[in-house]
Amino acid sequence: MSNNLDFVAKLRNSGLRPTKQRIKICEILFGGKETFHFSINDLSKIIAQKTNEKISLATIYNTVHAFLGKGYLKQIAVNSEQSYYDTNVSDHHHFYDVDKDQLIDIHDSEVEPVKINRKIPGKKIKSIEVLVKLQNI
Amino acid sequence: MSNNLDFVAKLRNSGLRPTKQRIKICEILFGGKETFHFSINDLSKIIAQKTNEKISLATIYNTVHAFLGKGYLKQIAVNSEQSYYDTNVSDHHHFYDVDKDQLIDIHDSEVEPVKINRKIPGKKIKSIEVLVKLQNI
DNA sequence: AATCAGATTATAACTATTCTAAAGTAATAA
DNA sequence: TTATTACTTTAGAATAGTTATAATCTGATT
Repeated sequence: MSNNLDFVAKLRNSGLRPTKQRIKICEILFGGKETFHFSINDLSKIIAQKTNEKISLATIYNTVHAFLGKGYLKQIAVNSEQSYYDTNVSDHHHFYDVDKDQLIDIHDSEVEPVKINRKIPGKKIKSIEVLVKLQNI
Repeated sequence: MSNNLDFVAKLRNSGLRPTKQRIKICEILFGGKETFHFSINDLSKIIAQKTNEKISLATIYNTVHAFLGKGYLKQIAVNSEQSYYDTNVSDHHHFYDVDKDQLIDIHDSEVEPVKINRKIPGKKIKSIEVLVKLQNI
C-alpha cells in the first residue's frame, strides 16, 4: 500500500515537483489497490468529494497530461465526447458499456493475443487497443 | 458503379427524403469503389471542393447522423479531438497513423479473429474494435 | 532569507458538436 | 396542377470539453 512519501519520491524522480495538488491526485489515482478508469469530469468530482481545498480544473488537466507524458496513465480510445484514462498502463483491453458509459478491464488471460499480419512501411506499432462495446441484452 | 438513381432509391427506401444535399453526400461517400474514412471536417472540405452550392455544416452533421442510424456508416473509436466515420460498415479493424492523423483498414485476412473469454451478466457484445496505433519509425 | 524556475489558478479562448427556429422543399392529396 | 403538410436545410446561437494566457504563488536552491 502506497503512502504519500512514495508519491513524493515518484514525482520527484520524474522531474515533477511534488506539490500538494499532485500528491492529492496521486493518492486518488494510485492510492487504492485497484486500477481505475476515469474521465477528467470523474476525477474532478472525486477530488471535490475527498478534498477540502479545491484543485482547479486547469491543474487537473495539467496533472493528467503530465502523468500521461511520464507513462503513469494511458489514454483509452473510446468514441465518447470525453477522453478516458486508465491507471493500468500495461497492455490490456477494455469492455465499454455504452449504456452506463463505463469501462471494464479485460485481462490478458481473457483474450487471445491479437496478431496483425501486415506491415506499413516507415511505421511501427505503438499500441494495439481492443474495445469491446457492450449493450444491454 | 453507383449512379444517382441508386442513391435516390436507397434514401427513399430508408425513409429519408432524397434531397439534393443528401444525394450529393451519397455521391461523395458511396460513389467511388473505395471505402473511406473521414471526419466531419474532412467531409466538409471535400464537399466544398466538389460542389458549387454549399451544404451547411448542420446538414452535414444531420446527414452523417442519419446515415449512421441507418447503418450506412459506422463510427470508429479513436481518441482524437474529432469523430471518425467509415463507409465500410462490415466488421473490420484499423490502423491509426498518429503522426498523419489517418486511418487505414485492416482486412479480416490480416488479423486473427479476436476471441473474448468472458461474459458480463446482462450485457451482450455490440462490437469489437481493434485499433492499432502506428507511429513513425 | 532571497531568488528563481516551475506550478497553480481563474478566466478567456478555442474547437467540435448540438440545438433552435425560421425559411425552404419534397411528397401527398385534392 | 395546386394546396397542404411534414420533413429538411440553414445560419447562427448555445454547449461541452479542452487548451491557452498571464498573474500569482510555491518549492527548491543558494
